[in-house]
Amino acid sequence: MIELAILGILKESELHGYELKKHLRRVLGPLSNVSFGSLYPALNRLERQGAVAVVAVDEGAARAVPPMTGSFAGEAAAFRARRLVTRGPRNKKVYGITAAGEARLAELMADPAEDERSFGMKLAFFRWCDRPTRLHLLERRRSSLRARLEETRRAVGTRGNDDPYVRALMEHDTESTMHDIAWINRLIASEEQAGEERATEPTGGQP
Amino acid sequence: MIELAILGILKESELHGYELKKHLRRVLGPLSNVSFGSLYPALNRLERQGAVAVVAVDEGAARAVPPMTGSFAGEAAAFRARRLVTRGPRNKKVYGITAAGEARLAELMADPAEDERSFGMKLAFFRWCDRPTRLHLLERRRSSLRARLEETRRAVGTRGNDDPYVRALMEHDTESTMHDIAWINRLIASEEQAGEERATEPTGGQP
DNA sequence: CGGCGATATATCGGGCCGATAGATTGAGTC
DNA sequence: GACTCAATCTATCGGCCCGATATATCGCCG
Repeated sequence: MIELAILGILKESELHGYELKKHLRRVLGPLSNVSFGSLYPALNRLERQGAVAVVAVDEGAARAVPPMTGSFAGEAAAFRARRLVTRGPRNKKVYGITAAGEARLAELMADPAEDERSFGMKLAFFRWCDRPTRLHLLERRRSSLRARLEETRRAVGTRGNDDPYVRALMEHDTESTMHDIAWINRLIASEEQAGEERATEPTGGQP
Repeated sequence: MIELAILGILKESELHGYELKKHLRRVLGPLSNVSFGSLYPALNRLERQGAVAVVAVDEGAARAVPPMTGSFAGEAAAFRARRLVTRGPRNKKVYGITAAGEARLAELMADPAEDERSFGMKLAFFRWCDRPTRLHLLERRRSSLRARLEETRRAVGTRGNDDPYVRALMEHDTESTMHDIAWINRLIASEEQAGEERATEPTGGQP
C-alpha cells in the first residue's frame, strides 16, 4: 500500500508531492517505484481522510498573490480560468502528517494483508513501531515464506510439471525463499537480542 | 502480462477458465496467482482479438439443449432470461489457441517491458521459443538485474539512508539480486552449451 | 531571448485484484 | 427421495495502481 509509504515518509519531514516521490525512491529503492499516477490520488485520498494536511503553499503563490491586493488576486484567478484549466501556477503544496495520520500509519503497519511487496515497505518503516509489533510482523512474514516454500515443493512433485524451465524456476524460487527465511531469522534474532539487553534494567521481567 | 500466461497454457491443451486457473497456479506457482477478476476479462479480450476461440460448450448445455428440440432450447433461454441475468447454466466454455494467438504469444515473449514479474512467466514458457530468443531474454534480464544492483548500491551510499532497517532491506536486496544474477548466468551457460553441442553437426557455423 | 531540462501538479484509460454473486453438480446423510 | 454442503464454474463491480500525457513554471546556457 502506497498510503503506508506516504505516511511513513511524511512522519519524518514535511514535503510536497515531487519531493515525496524522490524520498520514496531513495528509501524503497528498487521496491515499488511509486508513480505520480498513484501518488497524487493517494495524497488526495489521505487528505480527505484527514491523515495528511497541506501545511503551506509556496513560492508561486507568493508571486501571484502579493500581500493586500485582493483585486490582483482576482485577476490572477481570471487569468488562470481563461487558460482552459484551473490548475494553479507552481503551487508546491507541502503536506504534513496529522495525529489521525499517525494512528492510521500504526494501523496499516500492524494489521492487514501480506502481499509480498508490503512487507518490504513495512520493514523500511520499522523505526516507527515498537519491538512487539516488529517481532509480530517478522514472524508473520516467516510463516508466509514457509507456506510458499511448501507450496512450491508440492508443485515440483506434481505430475505435468516436467518441463526443465518450469523446474528451474521452481528450484530457484525454493532457494530464494530459503535465503529469505534465513534473513528473517537473523532479523528476529537481533530484535530479540536487543530486547533482552534492554530487559536487564530496573523494571524486571522474567529472570 | 496475464495474456502471455493464458496463451502459454492454452498452447499445451484446450481448457476452460476454471481449469486454466488451476494450471496457471501449478505452472507459475507462487508467482502471480491469477484471480478470476483478471482471468475472465482477459479471456474475453483475447477472444475479441481472435487469439483464442471457444472450442466447445460442454455438459450443462448438453442437458439443457438435447438434440432436435428447438422449442425446448427456446424455453430454456426464456427461463434463463427470467432469472434477471442471462448467465448460462454451467456453460464450461472450453478455449483453444488460434494461429493468431500463437503469433501473439511469440510477440509477447520476444519484445516488451520487463516488469520483474513478467520474466518469471516468460521463463515458464521458454519451451515455446527458440534458443536465440531465450538467450536474448536471459541477457536482457541480466542487464536489468545489474542495473538494479547498481541503483541499490548507490542508494546505500546516499546520505539520509542511515536507518538500520532500511539498510538491512538494501543489503538483502543486493544479496538477492546477486544470487539472481548468478542463477541467470548458469541458465545462459547451459543454454549456450546446448547450442554448441547442436552446432557440431552438418550445417557448420564458425569453427 | 529562445530553447531545454528539471521541477511541479494533475488526469485518463486500462489492467489487475479481492470480494461478491449466481448457478449447477456430486457426494454424503437421514 | 429430500436435504444439505462443498466444490465447480462463469462473471461483474469497485478500487487501486501504473504509464502516458497535459500543462505550466523555473533556472541555466549560449
